Amino acid sequence: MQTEQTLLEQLNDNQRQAVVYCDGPQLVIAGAGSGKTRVLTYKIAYLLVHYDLKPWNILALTFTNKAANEMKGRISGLVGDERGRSLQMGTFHSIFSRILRVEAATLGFSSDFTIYDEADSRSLIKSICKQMGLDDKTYKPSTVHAAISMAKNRLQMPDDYAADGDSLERDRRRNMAETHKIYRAYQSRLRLANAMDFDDLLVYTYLLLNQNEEIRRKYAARFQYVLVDEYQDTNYVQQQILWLLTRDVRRICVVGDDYQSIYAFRGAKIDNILNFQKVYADAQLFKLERNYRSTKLIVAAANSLMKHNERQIPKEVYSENENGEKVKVMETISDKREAAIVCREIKRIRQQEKCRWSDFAILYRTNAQSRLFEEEMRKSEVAMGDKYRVYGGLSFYQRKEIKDVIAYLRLVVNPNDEEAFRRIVNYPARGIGDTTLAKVLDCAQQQETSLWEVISNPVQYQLLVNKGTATKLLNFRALIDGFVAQREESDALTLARDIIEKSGIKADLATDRTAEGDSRRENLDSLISGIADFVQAQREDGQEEHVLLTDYLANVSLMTDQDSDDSSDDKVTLMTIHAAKGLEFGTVFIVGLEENIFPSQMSVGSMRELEEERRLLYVAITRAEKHCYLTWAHTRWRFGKMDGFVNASRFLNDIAPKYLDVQVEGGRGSGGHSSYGETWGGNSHGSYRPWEDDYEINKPYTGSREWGNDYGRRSGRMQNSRPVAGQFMADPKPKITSPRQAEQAVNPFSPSFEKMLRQGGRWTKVEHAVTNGGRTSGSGQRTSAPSGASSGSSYASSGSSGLHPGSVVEHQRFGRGVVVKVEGVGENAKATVDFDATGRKQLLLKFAKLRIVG
DNA sequence: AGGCATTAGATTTTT
DNA sequence: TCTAATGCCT
Repeated sequence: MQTEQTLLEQLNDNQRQAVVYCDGPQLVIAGAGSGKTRVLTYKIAYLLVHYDLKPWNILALTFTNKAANEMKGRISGLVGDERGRSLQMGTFHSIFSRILRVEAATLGFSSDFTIYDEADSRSLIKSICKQMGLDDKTYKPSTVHAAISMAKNRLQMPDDYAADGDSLERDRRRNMAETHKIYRAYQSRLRLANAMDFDDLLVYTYLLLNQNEEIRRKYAARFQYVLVDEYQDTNYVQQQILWLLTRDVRRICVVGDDYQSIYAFRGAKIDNILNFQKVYADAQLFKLERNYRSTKLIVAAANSLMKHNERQIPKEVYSENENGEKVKVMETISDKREAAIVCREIKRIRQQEKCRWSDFAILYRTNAQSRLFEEEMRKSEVAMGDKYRVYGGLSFYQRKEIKDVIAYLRLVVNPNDEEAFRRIVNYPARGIGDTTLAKVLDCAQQQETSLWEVISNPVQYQLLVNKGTATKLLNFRALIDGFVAQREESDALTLARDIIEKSGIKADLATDRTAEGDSRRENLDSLISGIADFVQAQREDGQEEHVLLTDYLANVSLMTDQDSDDSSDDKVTLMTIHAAKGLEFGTVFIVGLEENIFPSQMSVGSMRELEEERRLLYVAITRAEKHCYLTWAHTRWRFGKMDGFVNASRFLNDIAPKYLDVQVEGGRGSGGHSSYGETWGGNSHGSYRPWEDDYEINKPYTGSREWGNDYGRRSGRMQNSRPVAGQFMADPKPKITSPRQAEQAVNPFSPSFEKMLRQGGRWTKVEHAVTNGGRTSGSGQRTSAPSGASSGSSYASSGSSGLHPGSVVEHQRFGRGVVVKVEGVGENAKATVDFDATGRKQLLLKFAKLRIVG
């Protein structure tokens, strides 16, 4: 517990001004590392202490549960547990879902409504398309859902959408003219299922407040002060809801940084923060520009990058820390070397500065890029063994075995939940197949009711199935009904255990004797312990009434495993830049700074998206406290092919050179004169020249070329080392470990490799690789390893397969055919064959079992 | 209905 | 290269 005086003493002038101003709407632009969270938490504490506001009168909204929990903890530290706990603090979605459960009846839902996740939404859309006879290749569920989601983000309901010329036109152009009909059907199916998707949580909150003045006034009065974190990431609905809640007394404080707006692709509108002062006319602007995190040079480099963005609130972030070192740019010959060098640097710096593994982060644009770094680190020679942790990937809650159990829980709480029903009606197998399901589905559609209603009253709804099937459906219904009967009596843990037992899930999993089965059972155990933790936590919290399944589900559906945090263990962090927002590390490696990767190929077409990519790099650089590295590689394996003509990212040109220290592998670069300029400085197609108006469309040429050489990228499946625990979950168990196959070495010195580089016109010669203790760094086997391309000709040799153009072959399925072309060697060997029966096909010899006939 | 063979496809993803 | 999804076979 702290007094007002001591609270304010812990802030700098700007921070303090932002904290004490409480007379009206307020916009706080908080640069990276400027103490944004500090201002928010202290402001809330100040409201409680100075204005004596009741904690339940303060609404504080964040984007992640993690941020909310952290902030709650810190406020509790300032003003005591008691008050901290009663704060209305959480994510938009969780706070609003709580309101919606209370007010559900007004909207025509029951308070036990299910929250559909992304997968549920897509699956529902798929089912709708099927029913409407639409091809799901044209109407890809994910694309359709994105369109619907975007519509909801701008508060366009199905009717509005169908009346909106722009939307219809766009859909027509994309050959998806029926999208508005899918949207309509989707929305009604959700309602029939008593379900809302993520977007609905916001949309319905808006509708609730907008259409019921009394309810609006109730909540506006309750939330006397509203604070919003990461305001740059809010979308239109969120902004509108905030307006409804605050337009009367206008006590709202939004905090954010337009420089860090990186979620436009999810509907976030940077305009919300850019225009805040127009919406709230008397809003006061506060800027926190002092960065406490990074060295001067890092901050300067990041600032210089952002000079190239047009849409922004001007600001000058500065640092009073030491100068530090320049941002290092490392140019390597291959993606593999990039990984090796990053690992080498980590080891070197760690030694030198006696810091921890957890002081390092490797940040990349796409998850796929993590693989090489994982591989490199597990190499015995690098000896970083398990000193790293990969974030991202498939979350715990998306694993099949977990989704199955959750589906049972959902169906018991809300039997109308269509997606849950479909998922488990035949799991474990009980002989209710696709045909039966289709009948039930049709029946439900016809009579506009839920699947559950249909199987509960098959006669009334004229469900036409034979007797055996009817019995199976009846049994299923009885099973679920049995659980439903317990739902108010037993706590979540008891009921969940019972369900796993009686549904046959347990028995089903028990039959699987494979390693995968072990992992499934362990995951299931984790889920159960999670439920146990939840029930216990509720009891300790004095919430004895709220230990039921419905309470657990209300919690768990908005939880992701990002929320768990075992940052306590000492490991190097590997994650996407998006995932790194809000974090900081002593040393940051930003890897893969190449055209088509960063900026991503998809974003170079438009100025707005390109600016977002640039902000993404800004976010990445500003994660670093002391050392920041930008790396790129001349050659990279992508999608199983070697990309041989890689251009450096245009963003490297956007950072003022005086803040950069460029190093080119081969040792030519560090002395100030490197191939840097020649390689990508002036001439490269990828350079970004803002003074040329066509720079956005002038995409760099990236040659790609098929390599017959087998450079032996043949890694085994990686051990799954991702985190998994959620908040109410026991320790994650390690997942299946499959033995790593021996890695076949790459030979960067093979004649053909050199030839390739020469042909690329970028390098005149491959110099010696950077050495490390007298040895070629990277892999010791490397230089002596067998090369797939030891001869001068780099490809088109048919290798050992003995196939030649003209060979007559026989395929198990396609029958007899004549080989037209053979390319590649080993793993990549591919043949084009004209089959008598089915025509020309390309076959990967690795897979196709061809018998040579003649 | 389940298992394997084949192919198509492949950003980022707070909730 | 890896994954997910489809389709065909038993």
